[in-house]
Amino acid sequence: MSRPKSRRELYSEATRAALLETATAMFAERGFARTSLDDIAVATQVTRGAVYHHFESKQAVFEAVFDALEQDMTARVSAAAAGQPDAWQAAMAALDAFLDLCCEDRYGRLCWLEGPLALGWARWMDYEKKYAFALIDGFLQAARAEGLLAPVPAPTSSELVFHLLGGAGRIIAEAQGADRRALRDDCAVTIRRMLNGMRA
Amino acid sequence: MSRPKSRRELYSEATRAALLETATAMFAERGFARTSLDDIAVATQVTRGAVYHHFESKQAVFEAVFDALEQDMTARVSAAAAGQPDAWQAAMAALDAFLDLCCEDRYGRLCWLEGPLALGWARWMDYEKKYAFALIDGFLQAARAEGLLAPVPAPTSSELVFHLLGGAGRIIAEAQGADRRALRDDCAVTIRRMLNGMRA
DNA sequence: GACGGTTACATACTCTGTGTACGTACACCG
DNA sequence: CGGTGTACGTACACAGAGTATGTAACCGTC
Repeated sequence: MSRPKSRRELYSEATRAALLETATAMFAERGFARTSLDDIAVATQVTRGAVYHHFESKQAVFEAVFDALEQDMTARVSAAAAGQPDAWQAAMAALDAFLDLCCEDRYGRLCWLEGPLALGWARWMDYEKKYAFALIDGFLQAARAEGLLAPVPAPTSSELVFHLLGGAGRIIAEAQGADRRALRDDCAVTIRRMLNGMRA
Repeated sequence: MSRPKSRRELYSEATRAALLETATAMFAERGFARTSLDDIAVATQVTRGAVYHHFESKQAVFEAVFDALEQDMTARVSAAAAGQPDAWQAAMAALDAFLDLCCEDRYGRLCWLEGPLALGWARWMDYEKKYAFALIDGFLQAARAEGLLAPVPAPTSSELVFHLLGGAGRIIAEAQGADRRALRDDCAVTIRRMLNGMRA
């Protein structure tokens, strides 16, 4: 384990965490483009120098925010899928957990709306290959292994499902407050039907 | 009809068209963010002043490019769907035409990859409501009217199909050259299956 | 407990690119 | 042929990202 941290290290970690917290809040509220590093710095009561000490660039700040949210998402969705009798039911449980998560401002807006805008599609997809796409591809491969899946082309079908779920995330994230639950349920119904079209 | 144009008007229209042409090419090749208005102006052998004379802003340039591509797409896809025996077969013909179009650099990259980055999701969606989404929603409503559709929630299911097709567009547009046709066909197969899940 | 080095920031500057205000030359119209 | 408007060109303002450098507090070492 890591040896006891010095006071300096603790302070440093605290400002870094504070920067990430305000960055998360402001990116979610006003979007990546409309939030300057100075905004983040001032709101955290430091200067832009501090930001550039802790992060390489504005994009790096977003990536740190983004990565944390995706890790949390992976953990929660995996937990929801655990202990289901077969791959298909696990996938459906995961789907419900995912759609719930999309109702939360930070995850829905940041990962599905702001993510591509901030990182560009290519880099955003690099991250997603580790997170959302990896989960989806895992479920589909498991379903295929259990003979539950119709013969659909392997990597492309996972990508399409990924984009379908991303679309759901965006629909939900763009709505406000109470509408979200209704949209979430509409998405759940429709997506289930569409995925059923892929069953054996 | 418009009266015969003066030489000045003709020149002006020509430079505007030239600006749109180089803008289309450069946005498709290097992306919206990495293309400056000066790049476009120089490549067209004018100055940024000319650009700002014809367009209100950089975003307005992109919108002009984008709108033209979407109009072309609407026309081509509608033509492909015309004269089919029922709504479902019309939709399938439209799907094939759409996926073909996504193989073309300008349409696929500009409308589905660069569009949201350049305009932001909200404004991009405003446009799409007039074009791709309108088409999709039209096909689904027709299918519903003909009793071909399972009871899926009306506006949301159209949006999900829209995002699904957008995902396909992105998958195809991000690939290079020869891969595209293979991916296009994989997408066609998978999407058909998923849409079949929505049939009555 | 003074001391040199390192860390965690602050300050000040550069650079790129958008947008804007204004200048100008040439085509049209009387 | 002189006035007017249009189609640009020129010059400048400004924001925000990134960089180079300064500095003060901390930390291990003797």
